Amino acid sequence: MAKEITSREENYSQWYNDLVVKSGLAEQSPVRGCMVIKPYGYAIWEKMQSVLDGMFKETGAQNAYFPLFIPKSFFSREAEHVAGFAKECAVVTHHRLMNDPDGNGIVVDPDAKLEEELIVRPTSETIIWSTYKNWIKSWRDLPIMCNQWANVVRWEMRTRLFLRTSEFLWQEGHTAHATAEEAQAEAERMVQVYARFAREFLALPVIVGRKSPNERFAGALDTLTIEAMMQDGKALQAGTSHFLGQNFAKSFDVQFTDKDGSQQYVWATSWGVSTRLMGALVMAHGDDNGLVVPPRLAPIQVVMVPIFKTDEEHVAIIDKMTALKKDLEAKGHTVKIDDRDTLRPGFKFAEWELKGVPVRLAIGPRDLENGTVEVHRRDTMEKKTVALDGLADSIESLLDDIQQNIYKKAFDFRAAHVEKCDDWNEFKEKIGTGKFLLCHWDGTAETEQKIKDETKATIRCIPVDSFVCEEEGKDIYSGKPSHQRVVFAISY
RNA sequence: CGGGGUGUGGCGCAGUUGGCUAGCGCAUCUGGUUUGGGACCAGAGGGUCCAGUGUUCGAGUCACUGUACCCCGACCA
Repeated sequence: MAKEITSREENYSQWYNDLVVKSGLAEQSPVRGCMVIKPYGYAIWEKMQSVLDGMFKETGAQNAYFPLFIPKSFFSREAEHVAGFAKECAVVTHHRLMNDPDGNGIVVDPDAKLEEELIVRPTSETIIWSTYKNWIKSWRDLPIMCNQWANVVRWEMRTRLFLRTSEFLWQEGHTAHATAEEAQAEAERMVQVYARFAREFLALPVIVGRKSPNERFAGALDTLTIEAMMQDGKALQAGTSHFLGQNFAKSFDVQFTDKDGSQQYVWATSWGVSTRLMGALVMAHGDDNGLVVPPRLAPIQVVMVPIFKTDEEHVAIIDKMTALKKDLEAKGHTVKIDDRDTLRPGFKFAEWELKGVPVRLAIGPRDLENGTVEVHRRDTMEKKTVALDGLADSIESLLDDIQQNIYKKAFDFRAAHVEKCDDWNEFKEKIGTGKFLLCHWDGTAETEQKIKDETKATIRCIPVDSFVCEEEGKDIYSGKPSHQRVVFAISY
């Protein structure tokens, strides 16, 4: 009973925290607000990285790396951008330590003060645009599309594992284009890449939409988002893609000579997803037995547990398992034989369930005799005994089925928790009960702010590809005319 | 930064109106029996009770100060 976790019903945040820690994804670091991502968690993140990387390359983006430190003067060039991040920056002011003259260990050497402070990047727009300036002279240099995998630091007041930590890992793409249309199209294309990743790999149904001006990225003209529903009915912003217009180009003076010889400012986008996706994975699919990892992201897709009494049985079972493992690996599956001899089978079952491995195979003396295998699927917890012959062929479709089923489960859950709402009192009652509410909005920041103040709910997005509802109506709060419904929810 | 709470072996906790050698569960280690759903028995190791000061014959327990962490707000991927 060592690893039992709090149930979802009992306390959702406690359940989440337990699950992240006890499944071996990550743990809190002694450093304030920081997190240690453990090997199992990092393996899933690496899988996400490799899939996303492939998708980015298809769009023509290339990986690059820009510095961690940003001179304060770069940072302050774009006014809105500074305002958005200034309150949560870590700043490097000195470059040397020394022995304390009073003998109390080590102190910062006051003589080593930097002439200009360096900001630890909270995002890289500023350093990248000051670099792009030198890369872009002519229309022939465009577009430029770079992505970087990096860590960023945002000094948040309150933190939660994966969802909001002081330091987190992410990817950020930054592109420069000759025309507004091209940049806008790039921003839209990338949000669709994220949506496809979420749906097909994370098995996470997401709403693609546009942020209201209040919720936009600091310095963007348009922010596109994918919004997912967690099992407590709260919304999680899982990825964003921004059309930055010419704001950064103008702030950093990035101009090119166009075909007609005129000087033009470039048009920009940026887009990113972070290790928050790990949190989404946990909160969207996990249950009281542990994680449920979609097969397409699982570092281990099939785990095998031998059950035996005698050495002869052990040898025979491991033989069979090794042969089966080879077959499965030939088909591209990742397989682990859990041959630890100090643990009993029941313990191993529970442990692999906690880690969310999609399929578990068990072979014992009984199976040895009958030529069978016990097959257990994590998503439904169903157990079946099947013939060993031909099993390798059926695992692929089983994994597919599990992937589909996890998506469907999340999809049905969301469907059951989204509704239209046209009455303000009803809104106030329902919004706190874990629902997405589709409501009319008059398009003003004032109304949005008032709704937020009264209910904590925000406009998650104005949907563009699911839950789109363009119709005439009246604003839920102000009663003013509206042309479409937007998604309101309490968010993480 | 405002409001609330908690600091006791690695983890989770108990410890009465101040009292005798600081305890329990889990984990760890040793030996044995086990192994088809989180094993059992026997034994062992592991603590400056967050820090400082004070009250007292006596402080894990009371007071003050500091500090760390957690929860609720404002901020956010």
